[in-house]
Amino acid sequence: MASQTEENYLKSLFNLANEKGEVNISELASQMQVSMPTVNSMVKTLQKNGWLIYEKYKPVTLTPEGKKDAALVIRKHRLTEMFLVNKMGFGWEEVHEIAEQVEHIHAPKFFERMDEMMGYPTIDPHGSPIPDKLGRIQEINYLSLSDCKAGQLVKLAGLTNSSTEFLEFLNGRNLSLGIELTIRSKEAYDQSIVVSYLNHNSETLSEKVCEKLLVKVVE
Amino acid sequence: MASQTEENYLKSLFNLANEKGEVNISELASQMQVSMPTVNSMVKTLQKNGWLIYEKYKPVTLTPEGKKDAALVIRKHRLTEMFLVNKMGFGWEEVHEIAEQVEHIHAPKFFERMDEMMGYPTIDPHGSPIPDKLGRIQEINYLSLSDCKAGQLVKLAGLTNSSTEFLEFLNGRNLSLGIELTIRSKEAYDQSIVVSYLNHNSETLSEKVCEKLLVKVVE
DNA sequence: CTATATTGTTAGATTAATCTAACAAAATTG
DNA sequence: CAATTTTGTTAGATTAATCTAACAATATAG
Repeated sequence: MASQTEENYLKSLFNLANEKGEVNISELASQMQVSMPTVNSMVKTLQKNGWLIYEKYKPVTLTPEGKKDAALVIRKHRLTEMFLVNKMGFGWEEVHEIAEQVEHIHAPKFFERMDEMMGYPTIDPHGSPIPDKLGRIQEINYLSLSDCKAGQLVKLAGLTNSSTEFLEFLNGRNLSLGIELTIRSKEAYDQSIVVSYLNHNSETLSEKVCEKLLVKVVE
Repeated sequence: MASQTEENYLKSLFNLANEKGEVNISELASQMQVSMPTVNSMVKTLQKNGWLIYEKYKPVTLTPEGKKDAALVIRKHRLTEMFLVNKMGFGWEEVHEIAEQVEHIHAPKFFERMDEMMGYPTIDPHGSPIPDKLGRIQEINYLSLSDCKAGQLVKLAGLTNSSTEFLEFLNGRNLSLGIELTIRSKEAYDQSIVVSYLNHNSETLSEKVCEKLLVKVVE
């Protein structure tokens, strides 16, 4: 069974993997906020336990077992976030830190009961998919708001970043998942977009913000 | 802030303390399932951090700070157990292992929200008092069933042992907190007691069991 | 009150997870 | 393509939590 530390490395590896499934030692070190030698030695441990493939001076790759175990940690994290929001009344900006701790609990019944109480949700409060019990993760292909054009009607469906600061920024503008946005215009100069929704008639969103908003085109 | 290991030592110290508040190294070692040298070195660490008083070859004593922090860990444990039973539908025999992990989560809001959702309970599912936010613990003086006499009507209010096996034994006889027991007779030879309650007309409980059942005299 | 048993301590080793310093390989860039 | 920068590795140290072996103090029991 993975230690908390190992679970955290698995999660990062899963999230950092590129199309080929590869992760560089330096990326992993910066994500985990540890030095490269630390990653180097941990990577050897993870390999010994069958979670990844490592060759000197090459990027590492999770094994199928590694991917599965990583997805199961992510499952516990996202189920927890959803439980905190839906059953305990927390705001979506408050749940990450708590879930970061709860995800390491080893008690299948605990997470199964959460799942059951919520009616088996498939996405978390930030629109990210919740892996199933076998660690399979449903691929969702949302569009970034920054790739949309004036005139489109879109529905806010997910985020590429869920930092507290960004979530508080969204809260401040009454932006939450499910909201429909009408794209009024797009500024060619700085790629900012003017949208209207609810009682907000013309809210300007910077490119930096638009990139992080995932949407589904409604019409 | 206490590590998980330190939190576990504090809990054990709190629970093992005698009337004078003293705990022997050997008791602590057996409770924690570690060797005496391990306890010896941990005790020095705990002292350095202000949680206890230690002098060579003497039993150790928690400081007020140590008692408070221990009680706050116990608070998280018991709130969790109550939440699992009352809000998540777990049986009282299933919650200890889960709470043993959840108690180490550092997220005051999480436990405050549980507390609030349950309406600020003062006892856990096994009848043990839940320390308050300041670590103050309400003293309850129940009687052991083994000290009761034939003819008494008592209400089951707590347990001195909450092992899964004992709880399953009680479940098997429909014994749960709040139930009123009429003491039919007490066998002088082996101290076993015959009780009646619900649709159980004459259930015999051994001394070993009676000792672990805490009751309040009804009449 | 001495002998024995129990309890507690010290010394030194081990493992997991981390670090810095020094070095080596690979990638980039003029 | 050689020089430089970036990335990765090795060696060796550190800290927390644990262990065993050896020894010392205290308690117990004839």
